[in-house]
Amino acid sequence: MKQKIELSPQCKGQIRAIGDTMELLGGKWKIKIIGTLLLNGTMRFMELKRAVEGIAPKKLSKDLQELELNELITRTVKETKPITVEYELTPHGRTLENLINEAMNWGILHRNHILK
Amino acid sequence: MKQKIELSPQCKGQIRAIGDTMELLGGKWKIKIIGTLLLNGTMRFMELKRAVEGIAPKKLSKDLQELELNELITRTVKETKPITVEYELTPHGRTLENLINEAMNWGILHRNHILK
DNA sequence: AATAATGGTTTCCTTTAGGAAACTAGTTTC
DNA sequence: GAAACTAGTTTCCTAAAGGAAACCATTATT
Repeated sequence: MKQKIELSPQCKGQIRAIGDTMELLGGKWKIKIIGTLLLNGTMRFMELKRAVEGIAPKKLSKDLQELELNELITRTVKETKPITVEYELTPHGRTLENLINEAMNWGILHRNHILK
Repeated sequence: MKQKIELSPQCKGQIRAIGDTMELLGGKWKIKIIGTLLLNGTMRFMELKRAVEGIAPKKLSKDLQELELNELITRTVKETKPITVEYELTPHGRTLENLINEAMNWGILHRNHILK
């Protein structure tokens, strides 16, 4: 008879950690927004909208709110002539740098792979 | 007047690479499936179903098909007593190791962060 | 003969994600 | 006074993701 293969608790914890990460960064846009902020530093709403190609203002607004709730970015209203709003990664948000770089590198690697 | 901030083409390419990666690994389960295969090596369908907690057989089947189409895993039918099917990462699939490890590490880091 | 394990598929349903377009409101430039 | 830029919100809609439960065919065990 086949022995039951049960994953170790440690292993299950690791898989759960992957799930936690994907819950925060899943979806089409969030990780792109963070990547853009990593590459450009502080950005305003319209700058982000232009930089993250194809995103609708509603989606950008919603994702920014969720990222702020998760303490990955900050939102700062500047009392300038026309009011402006600045978005910036928090120190915690900046800890995503390695992950984002890996996602970039693998995307390029995969592109080369499918081009044979 | 504010100067127009236009991202460099190189920068846009990097953001697009992130999008490519997320297109393949997006969703709730794919990256967990790959992480499980990384930690355990070759696995059969029911083993995966037990290891990836909560996944429905339909979803597992569908995601495995998509991962196979993208050349990240192989599916091998073994002509054993009751027929068994083995899933395994391809060499290309194994190049996701760094990314998966980063996703694990960050998930743990984030858990510690929100627990203060 | 019944039960359980293999690897799935089928059906039905709900939820979520996401997109297009229009709109708001304040400020500033033409 | 009209147009444009700021940062969004609102409404309406479609498509995709995902879950629950039942089912199927084969083989092996009790």
